[in-house]
Amino acid sequence: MRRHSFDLVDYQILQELQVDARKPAAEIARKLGLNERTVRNRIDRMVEAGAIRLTCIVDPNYFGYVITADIFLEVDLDREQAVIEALLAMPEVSYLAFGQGTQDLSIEVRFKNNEQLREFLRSGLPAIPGVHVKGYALVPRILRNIDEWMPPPEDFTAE
Amino acid sequence: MRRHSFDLVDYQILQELQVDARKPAAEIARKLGLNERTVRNRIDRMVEAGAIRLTCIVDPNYFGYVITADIFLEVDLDREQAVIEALLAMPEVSYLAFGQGTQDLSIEVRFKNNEQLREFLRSGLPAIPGVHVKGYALVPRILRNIDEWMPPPEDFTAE
DNA sequence: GCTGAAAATTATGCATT
DNA sequence: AATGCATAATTTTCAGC
Repeated sequence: MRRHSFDLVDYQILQELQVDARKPAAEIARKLGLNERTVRNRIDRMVEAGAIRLTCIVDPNYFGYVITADIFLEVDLDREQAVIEALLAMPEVSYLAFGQGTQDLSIEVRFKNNEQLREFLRSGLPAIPGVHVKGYALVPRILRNIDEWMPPPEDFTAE
Repeated sequence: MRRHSFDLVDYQILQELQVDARKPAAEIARKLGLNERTVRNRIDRMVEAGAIRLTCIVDPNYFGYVITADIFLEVDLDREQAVIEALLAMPEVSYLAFGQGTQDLSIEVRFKNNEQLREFLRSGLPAIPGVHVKGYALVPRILRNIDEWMPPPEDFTAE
């Protein structure tokens, strides 16, 4: 998958972009002592390589989605694709991953109150053919998510 | 928490920013038939309100972190704060949340190979005083994460 | 892959509605 | 809140190294 290799200058640029994806390349260049064009070239290269994505993260809490839960599902194998599509179409689902077993799926869901979660567990999920709820757990608070993740600096060294 | 209320125009702007956080306001304005100034004002308002964050998502796979696992921990209560700080300082930890029990923490970790994961489970985690590994599960593939989440359009309606 | 300079585009500050 | 305008800053294009 990896084609380019990035160095510590790229790493510093990344850190700036993580704080503010719209920070002007000229400003980053000044701060890091680089040429403006160099900064823009490196940003473009990282984006085009697929190493990073400059995007907009919406805060669920701000919009009232204060309840988070992890739900563990078992899915009939012949319905797997349809189930995944159904789950991805649901705005409540903020995370979806395959689980360890061949029939397992894990999801994380967001709701405005416990009643909506209860309804989802009792009616929303069972309404999808082939889905079986194995269990769930409330998530009182999330302290880090993928949007705050970054590889260690050791991964940014020219070959 | 919610102070402002956003409308469907904001929602459309969000969708543009989710594709490319650096998309010029002028371009978004042209596409949506809005004034440039209006687009910038609305972006600024959403960011300042804390409803959205414009950031840089790093792809773990690109950097060789092809192994993902969920690990369930139990933490001695008097060590909780120190444990959280230790975990947040680890670049392997891409997700950290409180679990349902008063002593439970869930983490998601990324590694370049199974050996590193094994080493982390055997040595890395036990080296943190007060941490007990309750179990773990490999995550074969993640299909959606918080960076792709967005509230439904119903949440964008003027009061 | 880095940098320079002019042209085009975009962002900012201020004022008006 | 939205917008027009003048000014400032940034990005882009095209080029050479």
